[in-house]
Amino acid sequence: MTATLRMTHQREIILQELSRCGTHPTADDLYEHVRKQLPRISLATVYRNLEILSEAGLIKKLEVSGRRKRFDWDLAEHNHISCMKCQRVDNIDTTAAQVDTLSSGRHKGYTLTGLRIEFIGLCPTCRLHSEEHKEKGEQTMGCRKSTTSTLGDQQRQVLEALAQTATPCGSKDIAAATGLESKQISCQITALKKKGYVESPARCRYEITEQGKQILSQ
Amino acid sequence: MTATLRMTHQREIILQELSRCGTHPTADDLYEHVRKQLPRISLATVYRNLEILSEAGLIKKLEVSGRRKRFDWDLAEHNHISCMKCQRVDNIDTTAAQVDTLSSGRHKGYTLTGLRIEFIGLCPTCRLHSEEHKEKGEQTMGCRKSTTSTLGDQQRQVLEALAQTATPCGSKDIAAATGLESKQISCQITALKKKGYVESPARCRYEITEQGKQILSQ
DNA sequence: ATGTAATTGATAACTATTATCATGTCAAGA
DNA sequence: TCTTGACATGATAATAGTTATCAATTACAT
Repeated sequence: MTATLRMTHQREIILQELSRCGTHPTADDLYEHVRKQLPRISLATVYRNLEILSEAGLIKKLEVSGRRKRFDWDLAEHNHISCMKCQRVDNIDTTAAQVDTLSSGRHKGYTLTGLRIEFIGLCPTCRLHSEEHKEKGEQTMGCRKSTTSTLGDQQRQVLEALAQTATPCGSKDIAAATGLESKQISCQITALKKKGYVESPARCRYEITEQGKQILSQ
Repeated sequence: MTATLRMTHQREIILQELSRCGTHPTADDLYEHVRKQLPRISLATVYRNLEILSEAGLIKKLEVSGRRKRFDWDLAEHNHISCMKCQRVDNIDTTAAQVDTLSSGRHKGYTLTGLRIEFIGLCPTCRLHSEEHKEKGEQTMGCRKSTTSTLGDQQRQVLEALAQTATPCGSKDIAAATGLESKQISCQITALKKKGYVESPARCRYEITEQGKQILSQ
């Protein structure tokens, strides 16, 4: 395991593409899009980074059925609905109450740590074009949603630590304050900067922005 | 596509092993067990038959997360709970009411055709041996359950047709009576014989047993 | 500005599954 | 009971999706 996560150009573009498309792309989907900006990027780099970034809590790895893994920029807890035909995956809102009804209590001696709900159906597009497009209908990654993404747990922790201190601080200070592994700090900070919640008045010094304070108070 | 499904020795043993183990084995799990009775069987045969048998409705293919497909002898509608650590899969009971709450209404314009609920947790064994077995804990297919399996749709149809006629009849008659593709009849009959719901008084002649009448009236 | 651990691109390796094909076998009808 | 041809099998190659390897490059704390 590494001690520090770096925000490389490749990583930045991958995050950017994932945030731009409102969908739940596979590694390969993203590769095709990232390639337009970084023609020399390797598919392995995309796979590697999606794995690393999801472990670091910057993005989410989806556990939906099907052979290919999918990734999600939206860190908020939510379930999914997928199309039988084109495999496209969309978000659904299941209220906490509904989920609680199902997950309350222990089952078969298991200690419950999660619940995965996946609706299966035919998406509007596939229903219409029901005859024509045979199996070819793999989703095109359009920009359907201007994602207002939620903070990940670690991002929130970092932001809270920055809110506490008056003076701009370095990543070591943040590591100490949050108790987080220093490995992920700098990467989280870069992500927070991109979102506009953090700024850097001097090299390696960071402070929270007004926008950052606002999102914390929500 | 084939016109008739045959009940080969390999298919019989695969079904037998799947019915004996109360678990939800992968193709490879089953291969290892079937091999004890048929040392010359090919892994491809196991994969092929699991696919064919699930298409014919004799068994069920599970769509749980994780990379490997799993199969189920129990044809009744039910959901699953899987262990984060050893990937083992068990059944859970979710009442129709609970599921209805979740699945009622349309979502995002999708036409709903299914709902998949998967609980994630740590199974009792993994919780206990939490430190020792590292990743090696892939389930051993024990005989934990004496499965009283439910009839598949097609099996029920065949059985109902047999219940209607007084005299033992051949598979063509059954095909005509049920309107099912003749392809699956003989295979379904063999399965029903194994379950004790059908018997054959003469070659290629079949009739329903007392037990068979009983299960129909449930 | 610098040293070094983290990351990259290229590619081999890997896991799970499906396809191919020559050979063998099941089962409906005679 | 025998025949016959469609169906199934075993061995193995091929495929899809992902992960591992490694020499060369690069981001970043100091």
